Amino acid sequence: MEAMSDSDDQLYPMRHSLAHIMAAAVQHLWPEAKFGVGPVVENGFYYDVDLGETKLSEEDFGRIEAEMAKIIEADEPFERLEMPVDDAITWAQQNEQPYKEELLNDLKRAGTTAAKDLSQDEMGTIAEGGSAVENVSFYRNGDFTDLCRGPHVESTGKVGAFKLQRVSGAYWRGNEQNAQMQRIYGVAFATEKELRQHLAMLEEAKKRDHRRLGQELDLFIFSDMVGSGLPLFTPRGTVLREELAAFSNSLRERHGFQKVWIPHMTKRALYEASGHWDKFGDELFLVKSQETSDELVLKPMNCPHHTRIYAAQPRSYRDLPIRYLETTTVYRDEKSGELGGLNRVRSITQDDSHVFCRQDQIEAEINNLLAAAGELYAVVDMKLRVRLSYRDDGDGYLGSAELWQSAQEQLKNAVVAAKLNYFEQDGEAAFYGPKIDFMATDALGREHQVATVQLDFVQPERFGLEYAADDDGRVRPVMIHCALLGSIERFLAVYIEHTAGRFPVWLAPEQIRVISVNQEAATVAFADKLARQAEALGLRLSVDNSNESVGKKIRAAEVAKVPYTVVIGQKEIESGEVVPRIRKDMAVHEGEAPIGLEQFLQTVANEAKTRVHKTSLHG
RNA sequence: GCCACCUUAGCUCAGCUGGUUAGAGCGGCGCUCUUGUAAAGCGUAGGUCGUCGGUUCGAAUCCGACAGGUGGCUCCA
Repeated sequence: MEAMSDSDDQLYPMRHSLAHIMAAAVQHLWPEAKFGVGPVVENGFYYDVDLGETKLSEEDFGRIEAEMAKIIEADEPFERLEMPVDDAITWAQQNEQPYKEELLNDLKRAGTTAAKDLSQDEMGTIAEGGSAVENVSFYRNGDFTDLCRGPHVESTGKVGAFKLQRVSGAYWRGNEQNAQMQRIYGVAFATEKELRQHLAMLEEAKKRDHRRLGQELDLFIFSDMVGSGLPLFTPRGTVLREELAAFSNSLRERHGFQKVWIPHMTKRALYEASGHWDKFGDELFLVKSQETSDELVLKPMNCPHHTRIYAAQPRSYRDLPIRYLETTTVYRDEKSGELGGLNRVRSITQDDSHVFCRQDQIEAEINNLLAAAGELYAVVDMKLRVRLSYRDDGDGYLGSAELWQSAQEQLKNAVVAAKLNYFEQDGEAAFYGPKIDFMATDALGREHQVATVQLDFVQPERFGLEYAADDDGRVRPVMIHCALLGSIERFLAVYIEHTAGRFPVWLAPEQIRVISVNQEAATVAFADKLARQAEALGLRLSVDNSNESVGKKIRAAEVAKVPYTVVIGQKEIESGEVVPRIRKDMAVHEGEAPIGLEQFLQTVANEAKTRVHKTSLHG
C-alpha cells in the first residue's frame, strides 16, 4: 500500500513487540496455546495460534486487548536471550510448542543446506535468513518467553497504539495439507492519532466498497438463482461496461488491432491441444450436448480460439504482425471461497488482444501496447507501475534460453522507452513466457493488479503456428497476450472504489439530470425539448418531473452522483439559459454563471468525447 | 475447497435469555401542497424472518444440512 519509510523502520520493532505481547496475552488466557509465526505486516502484525478446540471470535478481542493492556501497563523490559539451536529445540519440546520445534528443526537443516524450503516470513520470524544458523534468539518479558528474531522495543510499555482487527483461519506454513491455525491480526502505529487516521482510512474504504456502491448506485446485482460469482448488470452498470469496452476497443483499433469474434464454448479437444486441459481442467465448466456426443466446455480463455483464426490461412512474414482484439467473456469455475464482489467472478469479461509476430518485432509490439495502456490509465487518472516478470534458473520454463534472453531484453527496452516506473522480479514469469504486470494506484493509495502483457512461446508451438520467412522457411511466430483493463469486472471494482462512484462525464450512466420546479405544461414542454436536444448529441439525460420539493430532487441527484443537475422553471424558459449545478469533484471555477442551453449541452457532449474528468463550466 | 462469522420488507437495521396479530427509517403507492438548489405534510401497501429438516406444548430465536454473503487461508492461465 504505502512505500516503506523511516517511520516504518521505527514501527517494525514496535509491531514485532506487539505480536509478542499478544502471544503472551493469549497464553495467559489459554495456557495450552501453541504458537506458529508472528510476523510484522503492512500496518500491523499477526500471530498464528493453535488453541485446539477453542475457536476465537472478535468478541474475544476485548479480553485479549485487556490482557495486553495489563502487560503494557506493567512496562516489563524485553530481555533478549541467545542459545544454540539444539537447546532451543529442547526448549520447544519442554514447552510443548510443536510448531516452533518444527521451525527450529528446519532452521537447523537450513544451517547446513540452502534455506530454500523456508519462506521469507518464517525465516524472518526466528533468525536472519540465509546464513548458517548456530544460535537463535528468544525474547522474554515477565513470565512469557518466545522464540523470535526481534528486534523488540526496550520494554512492553513502548509499543504505541494498536487495535486487534480480525481473526481468520490460516494453514500452518501456508500449506492446505497442514493443520489450520487461527490468525489474529492487529494494526499498530506509533501514536493514537496515526492509528485513528488509519482506521478512518479503512472507514472511507468501506464507504467506497464497490459492492456497496454497486447497490447504492444501482450498477449490478447478484442473484441466488443465477449463482455465486455471476454478476448481472443493470442498465446503469451496463453503460459503464460498454463505455469502458468501447474505449479499450477504440484504443486498440487505433493501434492496429482488428476485431474478431469467437463462440463461448468449444470442444475440449481445443484445450487438450493447448495444454490447458491438463493444467486447469478442474476449473473448466463442462457443457453436455444432448444432440451429439461432443464434450464441450465454456471457454476459460480466448487465445486457443484466436490461434485457429491465425492458422486458418498460410501466413507470410510480410503479414506479421497480425493483431486481434476481442472484448468477450470467459468462464472459470473458481473455488467458492475465492469469489468476492466483482473482484473475483466466474464470468470474466476480458478486453483481450493477441498479437502474432516475428521475434524481431517483439519490442515494437510491446511499445505499441504500452502506448495504448499509458493512454488508457491517463484517462482513468490512475498512476501505473509495472513489474517485469522474468524467469529464474529453475526448469519448467518452455522455449529456448536465447529466446527468453532476447524477449526479456525487448520487454525491458520497451518499458524503459515508455518511461514507466518499473521493477524487475525473477521467477515471476509464466512457464510459457516473461510478462509485464501493471499495477494501478487508486485514490486511497492502494495498488491493484490490472493490465498485463505476456509473451507466449508455447501456444505457437503446441498449435504448430508458422509463417513463411523470406527464404521460404517455416518459422514459429511469437504470441503476445494483452488486456488493457484486465477484466472489466475487476477493473470496475477498482475503478468504482477509486472514484467513489463519482464517474467522469464520459462514463456516468446519467450525465445530466433535469429537475422541474413544477409540473405545468410549459415546464414539461421545456424539459422535453431539452431531452430531445441531448439525445441528438448522444448525451444521457434524464428528467425528474416528480411532484416533490426542488430540495428533495436536488438531493436525489446528488446522492446518485450525477455530474450535472439543472433546475428548470419560469426563469429558464424565459431566458433560455441554465445554471448547471456541477458535481464538486469536477469543478475548477468558482461562482455561478448562466449558460445558453445549446452551449451547455455542446460543452458536456464535448467533455464526454474528450473523456476529461474536470469541467470547463462555471457552476 | 478449508477456518470463523453473517442472512428479518426493495434498501439500512430493531426484535433481551424460545412465549399471544414481527417493528422503525428510507424507498414505493395515494391524497393535499405546485414547490427555486442536499429530505413538505398526512395516509397506505410490502415479510410463510435465506431454503429444507430436526428438537420443543410452542422456533425469527436452539440444532443439522444446503444455498448465498463477509473476513482470511489456499488459488488466480
